[in-house]
Amino acid sequence: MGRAPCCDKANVKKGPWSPEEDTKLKEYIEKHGTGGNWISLPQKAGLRRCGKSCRLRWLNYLRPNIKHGEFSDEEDRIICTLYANIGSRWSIIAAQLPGRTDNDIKNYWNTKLKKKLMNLLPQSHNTVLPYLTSSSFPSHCTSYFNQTPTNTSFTTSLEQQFSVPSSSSSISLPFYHNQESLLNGFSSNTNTNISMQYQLQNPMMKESLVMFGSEGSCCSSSDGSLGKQEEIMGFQNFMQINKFNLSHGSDVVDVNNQWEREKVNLCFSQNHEKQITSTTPLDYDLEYIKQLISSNSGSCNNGYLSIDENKMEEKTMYYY
DNA sequence: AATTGTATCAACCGCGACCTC
DNA sequence: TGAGGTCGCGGTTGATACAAT
Repeated sequence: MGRAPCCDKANVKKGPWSPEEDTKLKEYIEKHGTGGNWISLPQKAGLRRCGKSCRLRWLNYLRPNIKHGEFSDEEDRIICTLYANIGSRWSIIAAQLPGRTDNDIKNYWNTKLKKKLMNLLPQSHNTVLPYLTSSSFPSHCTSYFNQTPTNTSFTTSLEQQFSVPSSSSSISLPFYHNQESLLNGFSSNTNTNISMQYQLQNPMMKESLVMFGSEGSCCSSSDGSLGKQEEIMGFQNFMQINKFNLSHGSDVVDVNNQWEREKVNLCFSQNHEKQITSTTPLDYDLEYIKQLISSNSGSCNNGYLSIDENKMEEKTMYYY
């Protein structure tokens, strides 16, 4: 037995919204709010639409303060940072970008940003494990993600980082999965450098060394495309290799593999008081992101409302 | 000018989680 | 406690625009 439909499909209009429908929905919500019930809203508003469709239209297009158009370099940076940490939790990422919707960010990532980054990866990174050696990565690659934001554009900066080939350099890859260093507060000072050899012996890391992206995939899924998890892990590995960092004031917190991080139950109690007073999205520490995840997967009136005042305002607008 | 390929993004769908009774 | 209703999320699809041939 299948799931009961959320609405009478036969009596519901689908496809693009007309300006008249937009006006009806906008006027109704501005006047009455959603009443906490999207399912009954279309009927009350005189719309032949599914409640979910109304909700989506409102959240992604009609609500106030929605930002459309080009993403800034800073937004790119935030998206990349958070994607490396938490994967495709678009709603959480959107919570860090006032005016942007999860749908917007998801589309932007899938259609542009991912490709942008793919093109900037060193060719040697776009290979499967046996071809990935420490000498594949120019040493200057490691410095990019340690940069603080400058006037240089995000991608231009990446291009500069990757544009000069270096055949002889080698890098020592910090192994952030080291539990001791994690439990000691996860500061950059406690990173333990563990050889690439170690990583290759670690099944988890072997997985993560699968290239990030689609070309040259090792056919992890039946259709030859790269699996989602592998893509995220590959990206995390890419970010890790390049020491992509979250800054937290003067502290620098290294990005770590989320899945591993969750296993070791990090403790960041000393940073808790910093959370709400942060002024820039990248000021959140990893524990904070964890909290976002847990609160986000919890109640609908979730924790991320407290993150960003703009978002809170928006949420308040939804429900009045 | 017509056709084909590619990129973009709004919208849909299904699922898991939560809430209420 | 569990069944039904609803919400919100993330993946995917499809229409349209634009570019290339």
